Amino acid sequence: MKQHNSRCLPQSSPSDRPSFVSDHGPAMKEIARGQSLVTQLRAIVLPALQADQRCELVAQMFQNILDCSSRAITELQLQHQSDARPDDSMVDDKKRVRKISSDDCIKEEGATANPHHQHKRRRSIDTVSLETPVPHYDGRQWRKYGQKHINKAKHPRSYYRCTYRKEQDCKATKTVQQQDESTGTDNPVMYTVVYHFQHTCKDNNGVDSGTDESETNTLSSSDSRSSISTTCTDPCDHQTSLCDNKLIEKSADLVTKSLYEPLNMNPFAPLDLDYWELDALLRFHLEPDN
DNA sequence: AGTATTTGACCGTA
DNA sequence: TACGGTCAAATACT
Repeated sequence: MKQHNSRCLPQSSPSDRPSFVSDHGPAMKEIARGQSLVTQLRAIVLPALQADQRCELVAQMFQNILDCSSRAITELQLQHQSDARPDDSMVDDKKRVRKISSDDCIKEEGATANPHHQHKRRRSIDTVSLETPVPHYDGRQWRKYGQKHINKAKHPRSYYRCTYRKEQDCKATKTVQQQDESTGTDNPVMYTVVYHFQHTCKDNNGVDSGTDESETNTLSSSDSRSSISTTCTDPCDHQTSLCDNKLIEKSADLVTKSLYEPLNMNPFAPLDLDYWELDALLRFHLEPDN
């Protein structure tokens, strides 16, 4: 693996943020923020619960919460549609909406039988978007299959698919893109993560992960694959920002200890949260405005 | 040697 | 024709 190659750093731009995040009023912003917080909380809670029988239930509840908020956002989005005003940050997004709303996208799921004919735009109803400082930890095993520079975006978009795509025909994919405005030294690095399709695979623990209403994010095993995308492939940028803040450094140390200690009791429960991700979490919550 | 990642090329859509 | 999404050979890592 080339985890420290800068070319695979997850990056993004505001132009590719899901439209609900940016411009559809305080209600949607609050819901989006709630999604982000739940995602971060999940990244902390699930590793600690891995050996616990309730882990599956907790993961499912997390996913249900995220699904609920996504649906709420979708409803609000429809209500605000008529009031939406185009601006620079929405150009790409609108383009995507136009593309994915076309009828041909419906053919995508069936098109997977022929790998050479699946370059179709995705259906918006199958996507869930959220903002998070920890884009790589969601309790799932992902394999990166592409990275592309997106028009008018500072950072490239990374494309991931479920590790078990071939074995179990799981169609779940996600894209990760760093937001442009998060590159400042005072702000935590934020990423837009867009999930496409539900997992239909069973993970290494044999837990069925795919249902219509929930996604069971049971943690991955400790083999080498678990770091496919649950770890940042280039932590350099994040660590740079960490070094100039001793307070955060100490806090990160405390949190790191608190997270690792229970795991040390269970050698089969690896923590897939990298140091930079803990840093990102800490920075996100220590910021006065967050 | 096996596996994951990178990256240019290709494809479908608008 | 521009763009986003995917493929697959080359490369890197363990």
